Amino acid sequence: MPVTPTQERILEAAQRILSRDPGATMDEIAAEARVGRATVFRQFKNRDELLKALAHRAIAVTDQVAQEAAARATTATEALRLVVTAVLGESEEYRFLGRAAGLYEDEEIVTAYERQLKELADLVAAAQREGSIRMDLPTAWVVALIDGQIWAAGAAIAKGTVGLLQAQELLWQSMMKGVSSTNMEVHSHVE
Amino acid sequence: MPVTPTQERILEAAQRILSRDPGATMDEIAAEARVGRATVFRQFKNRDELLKALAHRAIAVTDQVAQEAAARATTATEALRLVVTAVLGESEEYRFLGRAAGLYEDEEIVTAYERQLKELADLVAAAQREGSIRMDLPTAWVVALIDGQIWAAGAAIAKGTVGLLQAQELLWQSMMKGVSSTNMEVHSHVE
DNA sequence: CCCATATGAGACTATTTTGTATCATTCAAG
DNA sequence: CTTGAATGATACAAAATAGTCTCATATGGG
Repeated sequence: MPVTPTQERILEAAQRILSRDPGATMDEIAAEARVGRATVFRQFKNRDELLKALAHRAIAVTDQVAQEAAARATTATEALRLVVTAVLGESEEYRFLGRAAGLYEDEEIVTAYERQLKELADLVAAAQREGSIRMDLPTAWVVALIDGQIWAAGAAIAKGTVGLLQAQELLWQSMMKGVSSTNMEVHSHVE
Repeated sequence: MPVTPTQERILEAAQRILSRDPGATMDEIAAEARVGRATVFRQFKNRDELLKALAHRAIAVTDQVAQEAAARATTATEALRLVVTAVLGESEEYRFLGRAAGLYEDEEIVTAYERQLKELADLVAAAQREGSIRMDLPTAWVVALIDGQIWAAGAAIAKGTVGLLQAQELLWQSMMKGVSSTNMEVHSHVE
């Protein structure tokens, strides 16, 4: 699916606006793209098509980023670290898609998203087998945790409390070793 | 602000529906509450008022839950743990408010929300001074991390991958000590 | 310069949703 | 039993938005 410059422009604008306000109108999207509203409808048949194009774009970008990162690693653990930090850079802008309605009717999008989740789960499981991640933690839990931390880091970056580079550093460290001081025992029981 | 049973019904229904679909219509909310649409408008002047009432409710519930949790703790660290696990139970249902537009015009809501964030930050900072959380981590980062992990845990619970009790257990463990195997990482000291 | 194509602007329609108003009904208190 | 208050249902007006269409304009290639 080749994407013309105009389409690219609209997609980028839509991503910017919708990540802030998932209910933004086509008019607002067109304005953000500095393009006539009619042009948006010329390039994308309707709102659903635009959202689907954004979803495909998010999947493709994530695939590429993850693939490039994984290619530079020799172990699953290292691959996981690279993928997580790489994805951090572009995850926040696509999160709104998770709650966009009509997308779950598109078979292709659904299967691609599930494949990505499975690839991440496989990577985590491999890291667990390598011994870097505790075997007694449910893989799904670790995946959820990664998701949450990427989201949190993205929000923190957006708010300006930390920079991107610092967040990438802190993210892996916090995820792997936690936030506790190393000389303290962690209790989980109530007194 | 006393809340009549009818208002309570509508608020609960709105919370259920809106947490799934932030763009749900007043009609859908009324149907979920098994109440006439006109009654919704009788109880809440308009959509914005309903959302603001939900926000006030979320703030009050969080305050109460956090206060009860904190009252049972003797140290800031323990208070933080109790608050985090307690809030986990009800955070997911109010998350949609974060992206609801017109709320940021209500001064009272904004200040209350900022106060809650500051209280959490104070708790984290106190835990850092107590020595349970690393001093070299930015407090704001730890706060963001907590937020992200609560979100992730809520999502995992909703998806059914873990139960609430297991999530509360895993959440604190993962946050404090991370997911890495203790015998693997280089400069990590075992308890 | 000429032409094909894409665009911007805006009119227009259809649909959805919000918010108001009306009226008959229910139901509980007196 | 009577009355008043709240409700459900529905009709209605007003606003917002999606999607279509037309036309004038611009622009880049031949």
